[in-house]
Amino acid sequence: MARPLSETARAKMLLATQEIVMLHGLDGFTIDEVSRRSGVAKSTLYRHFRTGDELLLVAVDDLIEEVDAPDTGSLRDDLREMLNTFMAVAGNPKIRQLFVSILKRSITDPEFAATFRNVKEQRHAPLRVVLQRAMARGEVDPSIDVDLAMHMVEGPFVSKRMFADEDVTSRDADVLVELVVRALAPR
Amino acid sequence: MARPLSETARAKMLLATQEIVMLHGLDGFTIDEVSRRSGVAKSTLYRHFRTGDELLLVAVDDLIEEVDAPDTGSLRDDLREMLNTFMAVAGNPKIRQLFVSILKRSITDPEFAATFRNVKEQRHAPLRVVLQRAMARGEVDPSIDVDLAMHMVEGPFVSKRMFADEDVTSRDADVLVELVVRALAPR
Amino acid sequence: MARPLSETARAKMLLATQEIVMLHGLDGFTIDEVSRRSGVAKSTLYRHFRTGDELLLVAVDDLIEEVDAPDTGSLRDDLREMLNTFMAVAGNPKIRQLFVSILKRSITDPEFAATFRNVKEQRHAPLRVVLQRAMARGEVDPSIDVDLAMHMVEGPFVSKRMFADEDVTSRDADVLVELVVRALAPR
Amino acid sequence: MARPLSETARAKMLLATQEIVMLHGLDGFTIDEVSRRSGVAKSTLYRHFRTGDELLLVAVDDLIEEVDAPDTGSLRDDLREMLNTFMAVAGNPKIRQLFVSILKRSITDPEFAATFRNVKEQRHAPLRVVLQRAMARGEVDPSIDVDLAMHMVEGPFVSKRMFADEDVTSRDADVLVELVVRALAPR
DNA sequence: TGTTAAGCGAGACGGTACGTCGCGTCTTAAT
DNA sequence: ATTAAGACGCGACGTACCGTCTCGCTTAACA
Repeated sequence: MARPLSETARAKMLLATQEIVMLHGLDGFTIDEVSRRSGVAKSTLYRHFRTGDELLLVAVDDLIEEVDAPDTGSLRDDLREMLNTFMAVAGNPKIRQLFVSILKRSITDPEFAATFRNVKEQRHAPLRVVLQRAMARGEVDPSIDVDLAMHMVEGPFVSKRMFADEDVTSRDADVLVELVVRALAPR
Repeated sequence: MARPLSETARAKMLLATQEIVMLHGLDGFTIDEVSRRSGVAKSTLYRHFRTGDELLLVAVDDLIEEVDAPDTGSLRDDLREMLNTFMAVAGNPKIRQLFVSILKRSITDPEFAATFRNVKEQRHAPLRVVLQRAMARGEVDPSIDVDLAMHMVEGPFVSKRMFADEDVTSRDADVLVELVVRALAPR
Repeated sequence: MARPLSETARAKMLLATQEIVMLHGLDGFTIDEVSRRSGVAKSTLYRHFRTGDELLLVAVDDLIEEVDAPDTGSLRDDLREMLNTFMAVAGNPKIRQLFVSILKRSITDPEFAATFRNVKEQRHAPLRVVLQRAMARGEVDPSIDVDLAMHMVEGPFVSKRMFADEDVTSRDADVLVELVVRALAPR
Repeated sequence: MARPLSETARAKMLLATQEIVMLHGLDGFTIDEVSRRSGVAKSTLYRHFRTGDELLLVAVDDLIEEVDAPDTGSLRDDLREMLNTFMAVAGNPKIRQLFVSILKRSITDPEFAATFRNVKEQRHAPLRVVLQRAMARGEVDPSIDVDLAMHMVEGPFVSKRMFADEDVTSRDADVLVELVVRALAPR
């Protein structure tokens, strides 16, 4: 007898959120600002999303494009390609800020964390595929847990780029890939 | 020539901040609350610290005790010891939340980032010492940049514990240390 | 289309303002205090009034009762009656303070001045009526501008009572009325 | 063994106060601002003046030049000359604001009021002289109290210019002077 | 094909924190 | 002992967002 939630309103909110985050960073993201910019009433926003963060997460997930797993036949080259893509994205301070903000929220709010976990898993899928192919080719010690291997690969980049907030040059990337390949190689 | 910033006021603010963070978490941390609880005027707070985050950073840094670089004579054992300590601290969700908050702020605010950088360097010092000793003993390839080596060591732990928000078991730690030792070994 | 400003909130603010001014004088009047005492949020207060002074002006205007123009048939007696009323009110130092505060604000802020002008005109209406009746009766020179006549009547009282801050005895009042009546009489 | 209050400091404060009031109006007048601009410490300021208002009053009194009583031989012309001078000064909104601010303070603070009263009396002296001369010449009814006569003269101007905040044209001034001369004339 | 409950935009509401300002007092080192 | 400098506790300022609520209007699902 009633009326369903409006897809139009939802789309306007998501768009506004993405614009705000891109233009003014996460600190410009505000329930009131989304309402102002989208022309959607605050009450409507709360009918669609339990919190502002939920809206944010959905909007951001919507924004990130899928990446395919490379398949050059060499672990070293596959990793180089993936990490180049990663560094290009992570080089943008706004994206780093966004990521860290989301990370922060996901520590406080378990429900938010669960949604975020799914997003992260999607992002990790290509790397997992690359590692499994390398294992099959005998380039990676098969006794190593794939998840741990993943953190071995990503970790140094994340640590340098996100935590230390230092640039990662392509020289650095080459060295790190070389070290990781050694680490994962069968004895 | 003028009156110096009061050490008493500073101590009261730091104490109040530490109490608040310990008792009510980061979300209970508020300039007004610190002022109320410490009996220090807000204006004084802003005379000592440019922002609340700066106060927070100092208070938290104050809280964490110094760690000595272990010296067992073996890189593997030194790393195990250090990472056990690290995991014990990083296992506390409140500390993780705190860390990520600080990280977030340091992306936005360059001046804050500089302060944070100093803190991080202090934390990194022992690991750097361990790696340099290992290099001297011939356990680490001397052509590897110490900073990169540091990220190789820390990265996987940080990635799994902080980013993926997964526990790192001592089994995991052993495996990761083993892989890192292999990666850094001279050819 | 939106929700209208709440009359309840407005009434509570006006009441609180009047109480404060009556109990503690103008210096006790503070936005924060009105908010506290009335239970109305500060933000709401600023939705209703541009400044605290505007609230004050409205509250005070609300407080002062209307005065009817007397009609004794004699200008002298009409003026005596009006000025007695005026002196009774102006004898109260709190009211004088209030008046001067409002006067001060209206010099700085043109919009406030406009509001104040309306209030003043209401207050002046009875005097204008009295003068016009006297003119019709031939007691006042018809070539005199009514506004100037008004200032002739009010001026000496205002000057002595408000500016010089001296009491105006009923002897003084009688003399002044007598002089004014002479001044305004047709030649 | 002690040291007298520095005249230099006093002069610097008075100068700074006058500059502030002239450039930015009374609302720009602040203890802190005087201290900043003059380079005189706040504590010094409080050693010289009990309150900021006291400094203000002294500085402003210092600013106003003395006016001589005119002596044309005709009350009408004497008043015209005096009121022209008065209107020239009172036409400046900053001076009006200043005056009203001082008036306001003098209602709250009795000690301030006393100092202000002296200043006002100095200002009134020439008008009193003019009236007494006119009385001696037989132009003013000798039974009228000089103080009341003074308020008869000043009142209408003050009422129109300061209270109603309306311009007083020279036409208005002529009419008002004419009416006042009639009012004061012997019967 | 009305009827009607829910969605909608708009934005007011009570809160709470923010960062700044001015006050009058107090502490320091220098004169 | 006075001075310049400026920190101190205090408390008001005006603004921003929060999540809830109250409006009057519109619209889709049901009767």
